Amino acid sequence: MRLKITAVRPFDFGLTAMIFSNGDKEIRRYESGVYWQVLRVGGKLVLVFVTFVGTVEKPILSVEVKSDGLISGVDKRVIVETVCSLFNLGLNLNEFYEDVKSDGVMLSLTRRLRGLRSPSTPSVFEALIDSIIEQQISLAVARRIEGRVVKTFGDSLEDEGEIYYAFPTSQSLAVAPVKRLRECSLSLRKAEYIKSVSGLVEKGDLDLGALKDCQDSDEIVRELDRVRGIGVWTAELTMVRGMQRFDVIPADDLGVKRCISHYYCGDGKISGEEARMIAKKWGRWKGLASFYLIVARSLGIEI
DNA sequence: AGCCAGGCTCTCG
DNA sequence: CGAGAGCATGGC
Repeated sequence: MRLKITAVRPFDFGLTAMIFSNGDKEIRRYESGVYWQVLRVGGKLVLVFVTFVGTVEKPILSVEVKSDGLISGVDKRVIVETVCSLFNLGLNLNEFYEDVKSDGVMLSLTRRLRGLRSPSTPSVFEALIDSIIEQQISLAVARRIEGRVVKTFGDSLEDEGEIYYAFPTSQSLAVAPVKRLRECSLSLRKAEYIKSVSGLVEKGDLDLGALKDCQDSDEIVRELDRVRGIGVWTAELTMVRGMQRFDVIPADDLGVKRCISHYYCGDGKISGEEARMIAKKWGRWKGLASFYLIVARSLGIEI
C-alpha cells in the first residue's frame, strides 16, 4: 500500500534524511533516496519506505507501507501523522527564517540549508532512552549500544528476506534482566536507569504523552530532571528529538557548545551558560537553530 | 598506552 | 554544600 503526504514548503528531504545515511539497515536508514524504519501502529508492526516525489518548494512524500496485518483507515491516519512528525512536516520554516535573519550567521546558514528540518523519533520514549544511552560516551559508541538494545529487546518484522527491528516498548525494557541490558555494553548505572525509567512509564508514574502536551517547556525539563538518571541535558535532548520542542536548546551538550563556539566564538571552549546567552537571540527557535549549526558544521560550511 | 567522549549520581570532606 | 570519583567501550 502506498500513501502520499504533502509537506509545508520548503522541505529538503535529502538534506534532512542525510544524517541517517550511515544508519543501521535493520533499524533506520536513508540510502539512494529511500528512508525506511519500522513503526508501531495500533499494536502492529509496520515497515515504511519513504521517498521524495516533489521539489523543495512543492514537497510531496510517497510512503510505501508493508505489514503482516491489515491496515485500517485509522492505521493509515496514524502512519501519516507519524511520518509527519518524523520529519516535522507541519513546521513552517519560513517563520524560523524570518525570526533569525538579523543574525548574520543564521541568515547565511538558513539560506544554504533551506528546507532542512530536524527529524524526530516516532515516540518520546525512544528519544528518552536514546538520550540516556548517549550520556557521556562518544556518539560512535552510543550508536553501537543503541543498535544492540534495539536488536535485543525490539520486536522484528521480515520483508523480502530482510529483517527489521522496531524500537523496544517500555514494557519490554521494564522487564528486561539487567544482565541482558549489560550485555549490550551498557554500564550498570545506565542499565538501571533505563529499566527504572521504563518501569515508571509502564506504571503510568511518568506520563510522557502528558508531558509532551505541557505548555511550559521549563516545567517539562523540571519534571524530567526529577527522575533518577535524567538530568537537564537528557531532558532537553529528549524534548528536541522526541517532543518537537524547538524552543529548548541542549546548551550543555558538547557538540552544541563546539558548534556555537565555532560560528560565534572562534572555536574557544565555552560553558553551557555562555551557549545559552548566545542562543537567547534565537527566541523560540533555539533548538532548531542549534540543529542548523550542527548540520552546517558536519558539512564543513563556513560563513 | 592512555585519554577522552553530546552526563549523572553518589560519596566524601 | 562543592568537589571528585566512577562508569563502559571505541577511536584517536
